[in-house]
Amino acid sequence: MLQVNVLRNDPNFVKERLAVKHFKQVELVDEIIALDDDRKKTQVEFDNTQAKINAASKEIGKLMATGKKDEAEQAKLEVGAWKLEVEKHKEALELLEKKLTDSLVILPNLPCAKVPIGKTPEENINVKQAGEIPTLYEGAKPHWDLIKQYNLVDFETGSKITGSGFPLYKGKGAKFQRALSQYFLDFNTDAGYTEFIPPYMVNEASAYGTGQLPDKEGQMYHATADNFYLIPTAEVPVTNIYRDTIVKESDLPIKMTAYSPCFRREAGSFGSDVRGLNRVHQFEKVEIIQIVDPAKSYEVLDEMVAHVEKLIQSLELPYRILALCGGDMSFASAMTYDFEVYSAAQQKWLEVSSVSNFEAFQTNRMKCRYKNAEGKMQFAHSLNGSSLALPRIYASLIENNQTVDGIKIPKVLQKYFGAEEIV
RNA sequence: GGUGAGAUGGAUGAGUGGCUGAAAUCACCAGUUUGCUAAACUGACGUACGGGUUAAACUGUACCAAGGGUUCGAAUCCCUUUCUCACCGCCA
Repeated sequence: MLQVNVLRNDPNFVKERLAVKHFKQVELVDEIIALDDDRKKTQVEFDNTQAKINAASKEIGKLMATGKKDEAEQAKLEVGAWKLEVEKHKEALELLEKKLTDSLVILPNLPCAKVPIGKTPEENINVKQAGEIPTLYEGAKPHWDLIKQYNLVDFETGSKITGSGFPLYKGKGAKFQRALSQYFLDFNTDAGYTEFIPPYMVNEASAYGTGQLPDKEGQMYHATADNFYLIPTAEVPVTNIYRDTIVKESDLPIKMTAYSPCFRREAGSFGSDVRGLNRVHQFEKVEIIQIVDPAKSYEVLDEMVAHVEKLIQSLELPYRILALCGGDMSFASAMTYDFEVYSAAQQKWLEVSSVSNFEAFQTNRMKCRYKNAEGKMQFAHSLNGSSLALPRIYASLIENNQTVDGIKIPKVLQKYFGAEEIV
């Protein structure tokens, strides 16, 4: 959530930035400032009345103590009138505060200055492309056929157990999946990230903290009996470790990584890009998260991008890095780089990682603050990225490494998988 | 699921209606001093939203798990909820 002061300081700048994100209700900015003015005014009225009551109550205590009962009774009557007044102010104040946060919560994060202008994915900027796109043998198959051929994933039985989009990995297919997540976690912890195994369901406050609520209500699975949400990414539980906390400056940067299954309803997604492992409701992902000094968050964003790039390179996959344009960025992000790998048989770029700087958008919601050198309290910045999402890596690895005799396993994965190929 | 005990500032922990935004101790920070490490002493030391100021100073209100209630006045009394701990039950 944006801070009201950010809007106050330069409303036109805020509107201009919101337009980059193609946010329609720009007039909200002025409404919010007006609401905040009202709120301040009402608070002064409330505070002043309450102060009178507090002072009078103290006086009454003294009168009682010295036995001046009549005077005390007289004072009580006076206070009674003020109490009615203060009650009115309080109600008005609460109403204004609610309106204010309700509006504030609707505003997406402001894209930073480097964000490309654009509305659709086609307008994302290709920052870098590297790696060899392999030339496959005649008759090479897309991963959904390979999966059948080598008996790696059973979609039909997954559907029987739960529904479509819930894959059942088996045998070598399951082990390959495990090898990937193990390798990713080790790669991250070697780079100084602390590993966590978080809860896979979160409460409302946590979903709100990272911005899934209220924006993406319908995209999460909701266990209504307990009002828990299945996590769409480990970002949610892990970032919320620092909800309502004040961290020490010396603790920054905080670097965390976690493997988790991710659950997404993907309501409204359909079409050819949902085949096989391209888009599923339950998938595995290893996430990296950092909480950092605001002055350094863009430096850290670059560092995280470089980290993910190194990981993808180690898998020997062709990849490209995109700077997302304003219209394609997520609600909470100020700057996002997407990583896509090329899946050679289906001849498609698949998004496998998204690395974002949220600046103070999440930390403001979560009230994650730290004291800077001057002793001033301020919001830390939060960032996260996938390192990496498994299914599409899985798909591209088996497609790109297929031979007529079997699927070759990249070097770095062999010790985790325990073999050099899938036959 | 049952029973019981609890929840106070960074930590420990006192506080059962007004003198408590909160004792004390520890930690942290600043300073003094002994040759370093360390110790001793002195001082400062919660958060949020306001008012005020060039900036401070200063100042109002709220906050003792959360929400409600009683009262002129609540950390303190009452109700509800959540969480923690212990024991029992059930169970991977």
